[in-house]
Amino acid sequence: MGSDMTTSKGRVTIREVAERAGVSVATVSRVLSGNYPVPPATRTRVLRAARDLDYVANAHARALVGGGRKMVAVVLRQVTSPFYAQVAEGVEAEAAARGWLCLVGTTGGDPGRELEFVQLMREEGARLVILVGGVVEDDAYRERVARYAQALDASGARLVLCGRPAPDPGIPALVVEFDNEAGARAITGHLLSAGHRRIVFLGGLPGNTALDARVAGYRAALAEHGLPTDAAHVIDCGLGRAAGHRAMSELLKNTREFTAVFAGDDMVAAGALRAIADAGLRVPHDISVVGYNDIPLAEDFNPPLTTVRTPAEELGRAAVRIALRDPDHTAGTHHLLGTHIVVRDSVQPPPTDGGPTPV
Amino acid sequence: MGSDMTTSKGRVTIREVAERAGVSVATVSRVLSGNYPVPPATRTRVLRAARDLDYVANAHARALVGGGRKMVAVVLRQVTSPFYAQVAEGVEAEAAARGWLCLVGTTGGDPGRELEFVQLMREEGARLVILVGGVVEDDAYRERVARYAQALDASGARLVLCGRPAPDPGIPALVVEFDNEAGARAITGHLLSAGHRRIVFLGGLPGNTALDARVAGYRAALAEHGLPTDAAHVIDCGLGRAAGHRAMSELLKNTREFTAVFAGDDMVAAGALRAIADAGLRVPHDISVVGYNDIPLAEDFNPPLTTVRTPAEELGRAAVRIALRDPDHTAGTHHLLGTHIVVRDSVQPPPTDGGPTPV
DNA sequence: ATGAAAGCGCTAACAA
DNA sequence: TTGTTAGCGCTTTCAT
Repeated sequence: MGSDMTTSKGRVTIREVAERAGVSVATVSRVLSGNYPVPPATRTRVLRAARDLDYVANAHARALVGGGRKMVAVVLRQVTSPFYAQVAEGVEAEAAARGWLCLVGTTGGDPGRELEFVQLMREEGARLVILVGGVVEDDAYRERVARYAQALDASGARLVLCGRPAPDPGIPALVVEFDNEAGARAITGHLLSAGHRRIVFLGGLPGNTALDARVAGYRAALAEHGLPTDAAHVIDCGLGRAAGHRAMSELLKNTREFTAVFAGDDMVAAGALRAIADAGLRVPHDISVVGYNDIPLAEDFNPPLTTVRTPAEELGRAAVRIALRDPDHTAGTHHLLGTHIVVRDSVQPPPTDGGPTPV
Repeated sequence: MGSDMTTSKGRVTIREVAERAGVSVATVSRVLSGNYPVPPATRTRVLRAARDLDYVANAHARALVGGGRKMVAVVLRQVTSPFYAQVAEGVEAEAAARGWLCLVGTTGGDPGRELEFVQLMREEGARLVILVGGVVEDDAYRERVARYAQALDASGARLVLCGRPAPDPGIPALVVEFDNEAGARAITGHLLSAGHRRIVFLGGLPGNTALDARVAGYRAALAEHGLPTDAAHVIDCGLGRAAGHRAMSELLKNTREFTAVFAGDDMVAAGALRAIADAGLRVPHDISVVGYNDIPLAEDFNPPLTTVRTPAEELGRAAVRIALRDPDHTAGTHHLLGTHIVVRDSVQPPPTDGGPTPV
């Protein structure tokens, strides 16, 4: 590395490159931007100087004057959730393919941090902000999101809501999500077709739009099969493996008035499976279990889990694709992505004796 | 929202806030920065104006003149790998706790994209760049990393290598990793203690430093137990569930001269378990299996997987903690994090008849 | 207590 | 073909 003493304090600037190449900063800028005719001779000199000095342009200065780098920000609860991670990967992939930079922020489910992060993204000049995951939709939420949307829109950025509803169709935000109700109805139907009549929904999260929709689908399927309304049995234990485990253990301790479990998502299913095994029962022999999302390892559960496949990566891709395609912020546009059942080994007809039996 | 017509083109600037508050931009800056005495009266006026206009400072302009936001960048293969995701979460958490912004970039394993991303982070002015995950350590790698380190260092930034070696102790980079060899030796010892003598290592990746270290630990344990060198049987199928599944199927088709499998990581183990089950054999009755990393769902495999716990989130936290603590770029500093075995149900003594038997 | 003005590193007119 | 110059939005002396 041909190192001068020019590099004494911090980063190399365009001026130093210019000096070394014996040209003006304008020329260097032109060469580096590549959108302006420059004779090969000087071009080479400049390039050499830049390489020798290991120069990289200051993105902030660039952003200040010109467009700046296109940047998309994804905000999610946590990256360690397989489902969210896949969505993030989808966004990242689609963004990278277009030469956009992708920033991932996590909130741990705290609306305060979400707000903070969106603010931050406004400061950084993100052109596209994607909020991922279901939320409880109360007045505070509606107001908050309306503010995001307005503010982002005012500075020419776009807001996409992934798997959460728009607070109001008039707001400048795109919505992309799965048809949770349809998916839930389908998999409940699958259980019903196998002969189950007493199915508990494990993992309700009242107020959470995604879960509420699944519960709605579950109830709808029950109704379609002519079951009375009180056949529905929803346990609002929330999401996560631990919650599923705890709730299932509790449930098995009290009553066994059910032959199948519809878990709110695959992590809940994992916890439930473990709890069932701990109780000395077998899946699907004694109890059938289904999940939601088809995370990559659902196939490796014991037994392999029958679940609803929600193409998470595609959700992420779709979010950026749609946002970038659609030229005017077609307010209130709502995109629903389809899902389908993946049948594996966690469902079979209920035990004939009418209830689960100890092994 | 008290909206003026000031907001016509793009973002609200500090000047508009100044006008609305009837003060100079300097005063606004002082109020917003909060590091300068300002009389409460004007302070309130400015704050009100800023809120009315929904003003957010331009981070790029700020970065240009002063410190700019502290930013740490994590580079990894993919976020959908549970292990990497946890490392990223650790980095994110530790960074957020200090008010730093965290950027996640993925490379898909392509050194070219890694280089590109590091370059990008230099442009954006990241103060800390963390490269995560093992790599093949060839001359190209060494040269590339040396360049990163030098360049980053020249602009006052820091480089941390997580789970990959420093190309040369003189380079200004920190290394934080697990003691792969010790972990592998321990779990191999666990298998040997159970009575296994013919153990295959599934998931070698020659050149990959992390895997090579595990293979070394495996060999060391074998040697310690007085087994001949040729007792080692390493299958270089690489990582990932698919690879593990394929390689294991192949292996079962040909020979069964082994009673236990040491999978290079838990995803490989997942694939192997599936392949073994597909072949009509049972774990651990016919074959014992162990993994590496203890990903969150390892407990839900069939059977629950005995594996080596590598506290991934702690690795991420440690990376930023150490990098931020240590004031001079203590070149070549090497930090080793400990691991331990998590015993579950995938290991038992080998079948007494001397080999696996069909069910 | 507050304003005016000088840049931060870069790009894009405008000159030469 | 290349150089000069005026900002981009902000912070920070230096005056007032």
